[in-house]
Amino acid sequence: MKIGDAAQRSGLPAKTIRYYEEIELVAPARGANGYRDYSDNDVHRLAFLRRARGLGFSVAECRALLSLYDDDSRASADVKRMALAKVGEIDAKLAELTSLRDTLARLAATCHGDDRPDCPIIEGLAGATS
Amino acid sequence: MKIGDAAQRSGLPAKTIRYYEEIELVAPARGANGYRDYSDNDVHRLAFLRRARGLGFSVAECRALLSLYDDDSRASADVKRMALAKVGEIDAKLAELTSLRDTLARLAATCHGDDRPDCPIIEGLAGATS
DNA sequence: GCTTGACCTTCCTGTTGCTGGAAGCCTTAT
DNA sequence: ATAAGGCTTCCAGCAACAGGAAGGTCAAGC
Repeated sequence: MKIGDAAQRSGLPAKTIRYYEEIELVAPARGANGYRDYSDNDVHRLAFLRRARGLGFSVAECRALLSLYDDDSRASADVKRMALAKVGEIDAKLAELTSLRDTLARLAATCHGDDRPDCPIIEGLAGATS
Repeated sequence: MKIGDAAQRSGLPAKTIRYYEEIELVAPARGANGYRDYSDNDVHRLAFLRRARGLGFSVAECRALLSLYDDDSRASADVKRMALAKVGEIDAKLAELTSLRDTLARLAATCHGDDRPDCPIIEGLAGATS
């Protein structure tokens, strides 16, 4: 099937699919006219990539996951380790974002928000220790 | 003062400071030898940038904040609006990350994580609707 | 059989926010 | 005098694509 159909079925934009080929995550066949020709298995890989990327795995991590995916003798422990590490990363990011949100919200709350020029947010950004 | 000192005082790497000059966020003086010469005010701006960037403001937003910062007649309402919009963005990101984290954790929890090749995580990524 | 329009191809550029390195001055300390 | 370190510029590249130009191809309709 052609790239447009593969895009529709996998949920990825065609541009992204071509990019994934360029960085060698998928290797579709080529028709006589030069058009890319995707098998069901290719589409499967693409959908896999879309989900994994959507879950926050980097392209490098997706590459590793794909090699596990391709490897019938992989140990599920390997995959679990990667998933749990990712959960840890996400937790760290969540904590960071939360504290950041609170700092900003606190600054905004102390701002009277009118026409006067003095503003605690600006002052907080300019010199606050936090 | 020279860039090294400015870096130390502002908490930004020298490379980043030069980059900020390139994109015209700061405009230090130059000494006779061609060295950049930072005033206290420059360092202040740099520290402001470091904090704002650390709070998740984009460089474009920082530029806007700096122009407010420079403008003595600004309304604090403008700043408050930006800050609150940013809080909203962060909340959205938090929600997204949280759901992502839960999906991954759920996948990991159902994985026995031993030497056997079958792995619910891989299967979940390969075909799950979620 | 010819046109139209939708697709496909490649290639190049731009995005965001830096970071690293190379080559070469300048300064400071010994 | 010399060595180490800091400063300068410029060039390259990272992630992960997105946008667009220029051109080839294909199926349908008239």
